[in-house]
Amino acid sequence: MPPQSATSTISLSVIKTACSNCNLRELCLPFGLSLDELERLDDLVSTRRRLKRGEHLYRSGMPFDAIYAIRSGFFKTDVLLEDGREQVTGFQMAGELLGLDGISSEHHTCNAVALEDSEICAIPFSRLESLSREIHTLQHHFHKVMSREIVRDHGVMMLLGTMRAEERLAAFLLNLSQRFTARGFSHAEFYLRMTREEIGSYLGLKLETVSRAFSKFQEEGFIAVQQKHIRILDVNGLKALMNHRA
Amino acid sequence: MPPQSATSTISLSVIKTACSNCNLRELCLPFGLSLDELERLDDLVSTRRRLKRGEHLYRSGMPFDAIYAIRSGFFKTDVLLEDGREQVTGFQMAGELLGLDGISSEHHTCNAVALEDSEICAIPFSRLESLSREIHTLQHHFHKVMSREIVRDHGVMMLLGTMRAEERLAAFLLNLSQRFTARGFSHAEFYLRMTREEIGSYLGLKLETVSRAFSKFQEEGFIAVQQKHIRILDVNGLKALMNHRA
DNA sequence: GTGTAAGCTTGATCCAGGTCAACCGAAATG
DNA sequence: CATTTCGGTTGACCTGGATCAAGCTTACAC
Repeated sequence: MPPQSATSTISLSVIKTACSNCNLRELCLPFGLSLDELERLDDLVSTRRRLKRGEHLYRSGMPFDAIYAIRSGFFKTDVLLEDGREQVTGFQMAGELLGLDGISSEHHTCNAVALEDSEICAIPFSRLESLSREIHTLQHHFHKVMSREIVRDHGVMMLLGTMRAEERLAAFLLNLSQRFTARGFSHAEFYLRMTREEIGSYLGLKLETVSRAFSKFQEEGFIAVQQKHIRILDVNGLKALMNHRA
Repeated sequence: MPPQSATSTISLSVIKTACSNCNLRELCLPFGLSLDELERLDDLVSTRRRLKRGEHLYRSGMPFDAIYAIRSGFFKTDVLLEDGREQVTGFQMAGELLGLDGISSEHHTCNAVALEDSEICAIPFSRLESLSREIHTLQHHFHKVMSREIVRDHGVMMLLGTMRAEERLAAFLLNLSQRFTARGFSHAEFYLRMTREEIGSYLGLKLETVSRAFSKFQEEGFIAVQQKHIRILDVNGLKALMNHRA
């Protein structure tokens, strides 16, 4: 449901350090830049960093000074209530950005955790702001990225506010599939990086409900599930689930 | 729960047309600007517009070219699913911005409807972008506003994903109260501009459940309700509702 | 390898909130 | 002023998903 990016294929060949050579650049920030502008962009990224599965990229409350572009890997962001309740606010994959929520208060307002070994680029926010004062295209693209995040969140609100359990899971699978496709991976077959509990938290359901819905979808022939391995057999079946009433 | 602004009091005296004289300016966009910068800001606003209760400011799908600052009045934004289901994504009051979601696709992605007679300023987005390339403070403030919207949405996701009916309504009332306070109105007494059904849609509940929760709060002495008129009698009572488990 | 823990599935039961329905009050309309 | 309509309240009942519980599978530690 909430689209996060929609660009074509990526060959995962050579990886150099420069932004101007980053094959994820279409997905992260700039495109349509001149050669000169592309070169100046390389100043933008200060650090690359690898994270092991389970490691935090940042934690709620930490001072904010950079946003992060995911080069490879998979993340979740979550918010914790004082009483221990957790809400997963999103799952992010290669080519997507993390940390936009921190701009408002200059502190991060959620936790970002790697769900598999990952690699990120840190983009110091003040540098991004000054560069985007000079490069119109960059500025505009950044605003679009922030706005897209707002639209995505509205999609999640719709999902949590009006959909029933199976619709939510169908929407979730279709969204993942669509994002994998945009990155040149199979749209029909993928490994989930998150647990049933994390999916449940994101969708406002308990893990048992998620598990039951997976089984139901399998019985109906929409998907084949084996633990974290998912194969989508009938996209239209899943889509149909979402459309006619509840 | 999701804070939308936190600034001090406002005297609702003289209203002139210029942005530089707008007494809502702290809440909308710029502050900390030089006199010179303030004057240039007046170029930003192209149109003022009055809307009657029930009128749409914009509709989903319409081309986006401006964001809107609310001078007075009260709005809701909502998204409609093909099958007729509605999700209210937010309520906005004087001093808040509307339309940020439209930047991403250059089309509005939700409807904005006045819930009472209202007045807005249209801020052409391209002009905002070019001015914020020149005025650092404006740029930074705008980014904070967008980011705050994302944080607010995460708060709503938390609410929809993890809270039970009464917690949701308590959070909603406390949030409204806090925002009225920030605008110099009474924090303890106000009129709701929206129906029970709209509150329910926002909170992921049915109108009957909202109504019952209001009655329950009244029985317990936390509030006094009479239709749309609300008096908060025990803020701590409401806060307590939210904290200990569900 | 073997043991253990973490994650997943499935069944049985329960309850918060949805659904359906009746009624009431306020405010808009003629 | 009478009438209709819209929004709100309250009750009775029902159900989707939560909760509790048991067993299974996979992956990791030793």
